[in-house]
Amino acid sequence: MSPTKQDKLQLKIAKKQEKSYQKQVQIIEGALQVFGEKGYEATTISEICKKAKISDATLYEYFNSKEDVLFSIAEYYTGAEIGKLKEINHYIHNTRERMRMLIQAHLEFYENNPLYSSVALLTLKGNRRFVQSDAYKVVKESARAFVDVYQEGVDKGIFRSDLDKYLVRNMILGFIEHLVIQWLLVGRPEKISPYRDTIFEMVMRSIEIEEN
Amino acid sequence: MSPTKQDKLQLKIAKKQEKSYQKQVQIIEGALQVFGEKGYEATTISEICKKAKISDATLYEYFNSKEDVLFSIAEYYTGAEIGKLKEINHYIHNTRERMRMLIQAHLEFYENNPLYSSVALLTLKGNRRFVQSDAYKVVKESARAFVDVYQEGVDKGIFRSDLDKYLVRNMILGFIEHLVIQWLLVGRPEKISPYRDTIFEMVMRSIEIEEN
Amino acid sequence: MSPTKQDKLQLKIAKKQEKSYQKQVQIIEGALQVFGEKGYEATTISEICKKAKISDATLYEYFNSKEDVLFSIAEYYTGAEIGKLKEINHYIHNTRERMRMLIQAHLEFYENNPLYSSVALLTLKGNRRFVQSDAYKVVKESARAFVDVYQEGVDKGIFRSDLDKYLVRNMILGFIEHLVIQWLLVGRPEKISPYRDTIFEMVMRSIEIEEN
Amino acid sequence: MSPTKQDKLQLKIAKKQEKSYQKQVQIIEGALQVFGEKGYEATTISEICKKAKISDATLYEYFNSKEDVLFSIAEYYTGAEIGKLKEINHYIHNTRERMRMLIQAHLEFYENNPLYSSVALLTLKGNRRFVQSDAYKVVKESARAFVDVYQEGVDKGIFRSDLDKYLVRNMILGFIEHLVIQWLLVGRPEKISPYRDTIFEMVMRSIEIEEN
DNA sequence: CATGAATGAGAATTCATTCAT
DNA sequence: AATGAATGAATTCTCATTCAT
Repeated sequence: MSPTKQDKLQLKIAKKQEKSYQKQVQIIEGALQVFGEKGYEATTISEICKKAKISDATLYEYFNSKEDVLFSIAEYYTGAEIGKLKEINHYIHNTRERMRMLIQAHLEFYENNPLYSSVALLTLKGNRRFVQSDAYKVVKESARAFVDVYQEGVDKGIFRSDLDKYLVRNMILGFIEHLVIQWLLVGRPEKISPYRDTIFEMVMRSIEIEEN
Repeated sequence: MSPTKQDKLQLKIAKKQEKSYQKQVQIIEGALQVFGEKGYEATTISEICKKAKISDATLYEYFNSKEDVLFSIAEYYTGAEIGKLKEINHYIHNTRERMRMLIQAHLEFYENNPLYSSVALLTLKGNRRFVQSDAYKVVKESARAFVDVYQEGVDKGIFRSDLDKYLVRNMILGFIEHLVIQWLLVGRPEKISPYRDTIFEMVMRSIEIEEN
Repeated sequence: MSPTKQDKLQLKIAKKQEKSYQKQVQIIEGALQVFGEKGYEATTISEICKKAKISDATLYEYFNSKEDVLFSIAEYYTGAEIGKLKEINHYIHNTRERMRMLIQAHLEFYENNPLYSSVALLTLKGNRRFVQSDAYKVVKESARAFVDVYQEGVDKGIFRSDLDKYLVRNMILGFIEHLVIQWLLVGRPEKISPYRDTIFEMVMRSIEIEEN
Repeated sequence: MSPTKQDKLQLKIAKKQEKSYQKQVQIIEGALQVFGEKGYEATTISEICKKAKISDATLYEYFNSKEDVLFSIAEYYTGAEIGKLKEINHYIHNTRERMRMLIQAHLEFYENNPLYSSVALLTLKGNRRFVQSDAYKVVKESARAFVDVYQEGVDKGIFRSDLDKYLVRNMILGFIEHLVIQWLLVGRPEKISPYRDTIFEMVMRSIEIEEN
């Protein structure tokens, strides 16, 4: 009995975890660069491997497919970002300030990592298979932050309780991401982080309880 | 020496304009269906042509490339939608109502045309070359509607004048489109048009002048 | 019983002769220009027809195929040249001078008709089907001139009788055509007609009876 | 922005030089056979690969394009022939004999390698891009042999010094090649090598200093 | 006579992926 | 652990040619 496809895949997944983490990162960083610059379809495995200074075949020791590499980029970077956010979050106790921080952090992260922004928002955001991947879970977790802060505000009685919390998250992420996409594709505005206060303020108006 | 490529392109552009509009539409509709269902990359010219009931070669009598077909979809549908919006707009005199209508129209258009939504938001929105195409101009024009209404509100003194009008447009479109993308990919919420009033209200809070 | 392919071809050949000679020439001249500039394979029927100011379909009223057009170019131009040569020949009685004239005429014809030279020597000379075509007969007839002059010289006792007359023709044509090809492709020498006397003289040395 | 095409080409050139010479030869020989029999345009990559017993894709690991294969045939065979000629040349000290040898060697090479003759004289001789290729340099070098012998004869005072040495080369090559082409296309004469002495003698008459 | 419209047939090339070493 | 070598599989696009009008 020869090993089935299923078997092979499982073998690979197991392998993947054993293999040197260092080289995985090397590949992810190479891939980020090329995907970010040329887009997913226009990128070849060879180019990624050239950047990562490994052979084409070696890439397949660490990833199962080109798409696996793509998805792993999101997993890797978002994972790292989540860690950072959690830490900062730990020191902020005011809900409004937490929201402000989240918006600021997102804007700055995108602005400081244009290649990643390009991959995440131009390629992954429209990928049907991504939402079914494991990597997506990490991204979803990251988006949870907004849901949580909103809920916190509601609980504290400073945010309106009549809004769907997922809708609120959609508004904020949609706002930010649309801005980033425009920045990436059209090149305008030149910088996006300066909009952090305006965006925060617009968001707050939408969700805060009006005081009279 | 040989101006071939230049020549050929010009020939094609000329051809495209002469050729029967009816068949162009037929192709666009076939393409919309397949692109919308399987995505751009996963779609072959042959599939489009099968849907459109023409031969592969015929497609190239009407379009210059697969991507030309893709972009033309946006041009065609957005163009049609703009016309409709303008007409409706004509009968609405209240600025707030105009904004409400725009949001509602967008949501309903996306909801009623999931295939188009898929092409526009999953494929085109992340396409670098699209923003440089002629088709993009039409899309940009359509987005202008939000800019215009906002400006109108500012002029009338009912909307805050301290916001960048393009940022306002970004918020609204980002909000809506993010919602649509989620709806397309995750399947939740099941319907998006019911959110029209909530969205409208959230948007208004952000941009209206507060009354005390 | 539907008409067989054979039938159709015969119909076309018949048609071809009826059809306006003027338009045939128009097409041949258009084709010469494009074939001559870009080469046979790189030329499309459309380009020829654009030059000839007719539609693609019309070309097929006058010629059976792209290759038919190509071969017809040779037939047309060589035919015309033969006529001219015969006329001039009529007034030259000295064999040596007749040979000189033939060499000169060939060189000048090629030099003055670079497009035709290109078609004849770069495209047709290497075409296996051409030698089996009717058009080739005309070209062969034109080459006969050299055979005839040589024979004349032999008969008059001024040329060596120990040479194969076809070999002599090969030498002269090979010499001239090789020079023309080099001129076409490499651009050197800049002009070829000035070589007429040297070539003539070299040829004569090879074939004339030595006087001692 | 994206140096793709440039990059890819450089990658390929590098690749080509590294890759096993043995397989390159295998492909060249397969290609020679098919090109020689059916002509360049009528030959498909698949046919070449079938002969060479490799997959279509593999061919592109060794050559950049169909045309690259074509040109490489000339480079390979002419290169080999040059080596042989140089060796023989080494043992011949008499200039006349050297010329005789060159003519004989050319005739025999063409006669013994009809497939190569076909490719070289029917396809390559009329190819505009070939003269700009690197492969052409090798062919040019091979033609130099005639220039050199002639020059040697001039220096020794046995050949006329009033002729352009390139014209002499043109005559000899034109003569031989025209003969070969006729042999290939028309099938006459049946053999060409027997003409070696006649050709040699005709050539010598043209270029030798007459003794009185 | 002329042609607009349609297409069959094809063919070169690309690239992710595999596997023996 | 790493990779050189090989390829299967796929797909866009081109173009000569036809034919109904």
